[in-house]
Amino acid sequence: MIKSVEKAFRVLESLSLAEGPMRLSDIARANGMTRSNAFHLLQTLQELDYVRQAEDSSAYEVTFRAFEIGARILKRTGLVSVAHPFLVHLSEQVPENVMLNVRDGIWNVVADRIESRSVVRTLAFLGARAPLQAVSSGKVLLAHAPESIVQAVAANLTAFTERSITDPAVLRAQMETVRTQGYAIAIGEVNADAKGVACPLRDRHGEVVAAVSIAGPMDRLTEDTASAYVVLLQDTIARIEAAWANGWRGAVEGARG
Amino acid sequence: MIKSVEKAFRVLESLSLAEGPMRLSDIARANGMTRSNAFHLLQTLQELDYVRQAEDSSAYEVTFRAFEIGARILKRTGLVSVAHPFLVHLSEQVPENVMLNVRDGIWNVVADRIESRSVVRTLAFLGARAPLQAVSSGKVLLAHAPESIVQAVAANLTAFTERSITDPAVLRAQMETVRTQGYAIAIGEVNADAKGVACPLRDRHGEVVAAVSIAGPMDRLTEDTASAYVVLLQDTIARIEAAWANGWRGAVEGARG
DNA sequence: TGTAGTGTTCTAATATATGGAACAATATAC
DNA sequence: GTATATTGTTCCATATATTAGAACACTACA
Repeated sequence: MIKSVEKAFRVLESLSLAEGPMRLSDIARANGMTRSNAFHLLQTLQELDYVRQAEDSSAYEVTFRAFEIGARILKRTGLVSVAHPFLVHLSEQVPENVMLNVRDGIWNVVADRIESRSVVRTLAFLGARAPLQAVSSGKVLLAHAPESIVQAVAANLTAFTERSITDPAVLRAQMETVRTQGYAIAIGEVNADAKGVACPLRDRHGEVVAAVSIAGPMDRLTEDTASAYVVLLQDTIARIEAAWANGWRGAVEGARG
Repeated sequence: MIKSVEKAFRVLESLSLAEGPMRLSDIARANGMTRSNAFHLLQTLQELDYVRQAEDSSAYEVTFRAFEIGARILKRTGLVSVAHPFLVHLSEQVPENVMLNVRDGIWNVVADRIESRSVVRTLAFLGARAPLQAVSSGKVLLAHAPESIVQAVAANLTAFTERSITDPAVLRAQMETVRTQGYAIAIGEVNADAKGVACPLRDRHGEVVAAVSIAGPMDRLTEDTASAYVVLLQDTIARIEAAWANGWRGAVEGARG
């Protein structure tokens, strides 16, 4: 572990988590380093263009460069661009938010998200992380993840609400159900009044690479609507898979107007 | 400039730019470092969870953690969440892509993007960077940027196409026009067949903090449609500004279902 | 006007990152 | 199938780059 690299990322994380620009001393204190040390790190990050000093004050803030790196990852697979228009179409048929999720280690990450016009309330922002076992899309992704991941998750079952899965046996059983029935549901397992349905999305080799989910507040997502959503999800996913398999890139990227 | 930090970010950038996972030796070669050096850097990045070894091979790839950092930046302002539903509404009225852009130093960055259902072709991906002077939204942002930024841009006018602005005087004149007429147009200045219109979005203090743009291929965006779009843009922006000023957060973020 | 805290520069000491050699494990060539 | 080249990884000694600390000018505030 290269110490200075670790520190640099700690500084970057502090800044990205802060409400606004941070002052040098605060950064130093927050990370238990001397001011001069923090200064050197910040100067480096600034030269690399990951951090800038806010135009008026001398406080530091992150630039969008970090965002750019991340955005490239999503762009690379092409999946997001292919899927996006289909998800938009789906979101027009349901009064809830639609999300494209991928797995990152033992986490569920929101790779794309379409807000329904009628929905004021968003339950997840782009890039949001959630434990795999506690959200519908995460369950789908976990059900098709390598055994090593399942073990890691099973060893770390924390209760966020009283409905959270805490028993590894229950987890395994649910995973089996998800695999056979082809969809997953999560009911208030990370946030008490949120509920979601999700289905797997496969690449041309049949590997599950993402999960599409519909999520909303508890009271609106009844049993009936949920099963109707599964049909919609599967239909949408079938189309995305077809488009993707055909090598169709939904977008010609790079140019601007 | 802390050397190891610089190297770590170089490695991260290489990985994020690569098509797929990269092997240790290639990373080392690409960045002119020894294998053992690259190994240590990668191990550090791996411990920090920014990089992982692809599940099958031993090749390295970036995780979504970098994306997460970036996504937090956007989330912080709240602007994106507030604006999003309005932009979706706008995109339903025009057969082109709608984008929310912010300025990052001398660059235009796409902070949010809504693809019109009817548009297969996307001209810009989330997080895309373009020179301020060459895209419509960039012109808007530059027209309201501090003098130091204008100078930096003016000193670096490169010709991407034959329509690109290369004369600082022309740039200054256009900036003045943009300020008085309240919108900007770019016609094939970075990509020959792309065109766009953009208007400024202000915060409650009247500061221009973003630009909303409509962009598409040259042939579809005529003079007439462009001026119609300006009206739509201004209408949409007025609503966003109102919603934002009222402290309305379009989304309650964090929870999942 | 005084006191406490801040951003930044400098220098010296040493903790630390680095290259190179060594090795087993793969990949590639023949 | 063997031989050869290349690869990922470990270890170590050394030089180098990182760090803490003192010093200073500046700001904020009482």
